[in-house]
Amino acid sequence: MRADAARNLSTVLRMGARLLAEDPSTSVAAIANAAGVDRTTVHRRFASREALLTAVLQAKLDSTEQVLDEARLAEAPVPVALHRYAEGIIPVSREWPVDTSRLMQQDPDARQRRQGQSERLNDFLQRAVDEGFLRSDVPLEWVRAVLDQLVASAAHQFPDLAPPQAADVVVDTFLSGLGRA
Amino acid sequence: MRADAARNLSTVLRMGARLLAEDPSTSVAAIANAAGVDRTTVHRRFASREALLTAVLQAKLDSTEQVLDEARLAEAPVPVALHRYAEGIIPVSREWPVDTSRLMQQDPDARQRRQGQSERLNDFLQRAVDEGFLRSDVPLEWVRAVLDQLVASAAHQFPDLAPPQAADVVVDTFLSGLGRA
DNA sequence: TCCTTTCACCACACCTATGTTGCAGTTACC
DNA sequence: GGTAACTGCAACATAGGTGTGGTGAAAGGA
Repeated sequence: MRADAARNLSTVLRMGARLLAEDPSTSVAAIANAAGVDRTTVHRRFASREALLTAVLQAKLDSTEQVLDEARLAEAPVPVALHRYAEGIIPVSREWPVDTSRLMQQDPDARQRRQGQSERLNDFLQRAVDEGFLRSDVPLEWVRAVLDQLVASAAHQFPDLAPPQAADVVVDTFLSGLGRA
Repeated sequence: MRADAARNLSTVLRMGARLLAEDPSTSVAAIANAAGVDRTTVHRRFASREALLTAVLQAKLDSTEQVLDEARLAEAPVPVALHRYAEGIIPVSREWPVDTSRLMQQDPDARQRRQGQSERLNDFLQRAVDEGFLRSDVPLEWVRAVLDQLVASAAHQFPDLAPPQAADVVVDTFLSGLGRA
């Protein structure tokens, strides 16, 4: 692929993620315009609107996969892995703010891939419970939901907070809550 | 208004909230179909699609307002008010799952009303901090964001959990977190 | 420099959603 | 039972998004 084509492709995907997060019905024309290319250029790269959405989703899944690998969820000490995960996933959530769960209804391939990533995270949280770092009196689904929501809040409601500090807040709130001791 | 018309109107609004939550670009035709009425019937009641969305939003704001009143956020003891709020707002969030923040961009009237409700809740949380129930070393915006997210998680990820029990979980997690003491 | 790729611009056809109107049939309410 | 309100159905116009093709210009790479 030629260098300018690669640049345009990347810009289209990132702008697509941003605009689709604000409004999931954003037109291909609007995304193309935001990326500074013509609408037909996007249609040449992606046969259909669906294909574009799939590509955006893939890009997010790629970034997420990398974070999961680097956090070493299965081997590293629980506190270390938790913080590394939070610090890594927050920038991903900011760069690819598009909501995965909605788009994946049509794309069984992406859904399965996301399922795998989800299980890796759940396994980690189960280990955290087993090793005594997390409460065992609440269902794991709740633990998982809370972690996801805290990450999303820190990523989007505090866009200017640097990832390390944002991860501090997420982990602290996750473990200790907001009540006065 | 005739009784059957009122019934249809209510059904359209509730179905609209449900379908629009799953897919914000749901067509008026789909909403009408789900409500068991003809598309033109909806268009007779609401001059435009925008008007329908505004009406759905208003209905949610009405329900929310009632919860805020009944929780007596400004007068009741903090733990009582917090639990009453959570227990009341969870059914509202379930019945009107539509996302407010996105729809309100176009509707300055609804936005201002939501702003007022938001301030009532923020004032309550500030009082909770002042009276020593909440940590004072985190920004109030974070406290607010976490509470909102916990409510949303309990409402939608655990749809079968009864409001009182759901409120228990929300408040417990909000105050104490999920780490092992 | 030369060749290939990629692009912007234009033009077209297609489809879906939106919004309106008229009419006939049905339903609520007095 | 009678009246007014309400609805379903059909038909129509409009607008905007989607997808495709062609052409000349420009930018990248050898």
